[in-house]
Amino acid sequence: MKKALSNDKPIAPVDRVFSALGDPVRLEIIRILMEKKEAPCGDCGLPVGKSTLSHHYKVLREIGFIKTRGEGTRQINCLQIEEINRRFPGLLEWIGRPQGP
Amino acid sequence: MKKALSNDKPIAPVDRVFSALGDPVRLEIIRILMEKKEAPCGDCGLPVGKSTLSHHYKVLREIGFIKTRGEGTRQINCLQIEEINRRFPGLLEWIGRPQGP
DNA sequence: TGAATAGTTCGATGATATTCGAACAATAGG
DNA sequence: CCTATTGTTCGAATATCATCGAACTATTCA
Repeated sequence: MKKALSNDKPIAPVDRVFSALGDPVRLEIIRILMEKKEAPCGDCGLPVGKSTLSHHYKVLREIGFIKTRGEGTRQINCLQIEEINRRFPGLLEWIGRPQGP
Repeated sequence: MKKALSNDKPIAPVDRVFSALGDPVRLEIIRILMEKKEAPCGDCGLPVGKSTLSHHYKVLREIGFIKTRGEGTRQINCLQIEEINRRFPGLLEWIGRPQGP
């Protein structure tokens, strides 16, 4: 692959971040990455096609929330916890399930 | 007026909150309310029709971010700073302009 | 070389949201 | 009572976004 992949993006401005987080699938991906630390795209068991999934990962990459490194035929995704916590302290904890009653 | 207005809603779960905040007009409304403390719907000078504006205020009301009280022919909107800060401490500061370079 | 695996990209489709104008409701003031 | 003001509601048009399948790229392994 090695196709630029728009990796290494910095955390985007709030407006774009909220816009990106306003999708249940992307929030699920984030939750999964919070648990697994790292995971290839296909490892989330969400009921969506792989092209859809790829799209969501791209969006998360573009706001700087995840970085991706190729490993064999897989793309290992990694939540940028440090950067997110620096810019938006607390945010990940709000997202993390479960959200109390 | 006095038409129920779905006021007094508690702060919604994160998923719905992010979804609601993923719109530039609504973020602007929030910023304006952060400055003015209180304001009638028409007082935001945004380049959108009043029916559109009414819709956005409704969305913000439904996630419990603003409360509205009728005063004469006007609806005075008030950001629920306390509740928001309790549930999402820091959030309002991220939204408040300007976001540093 | 060839087949299998993992993602990406593209184009099209469908669903959801934003937007607007018009009609309506409620209050204030003459 | 009549009119102006302010916002809500409704319906329709539009734009945006998520989703899918198919074609493609890249890598691994036989």
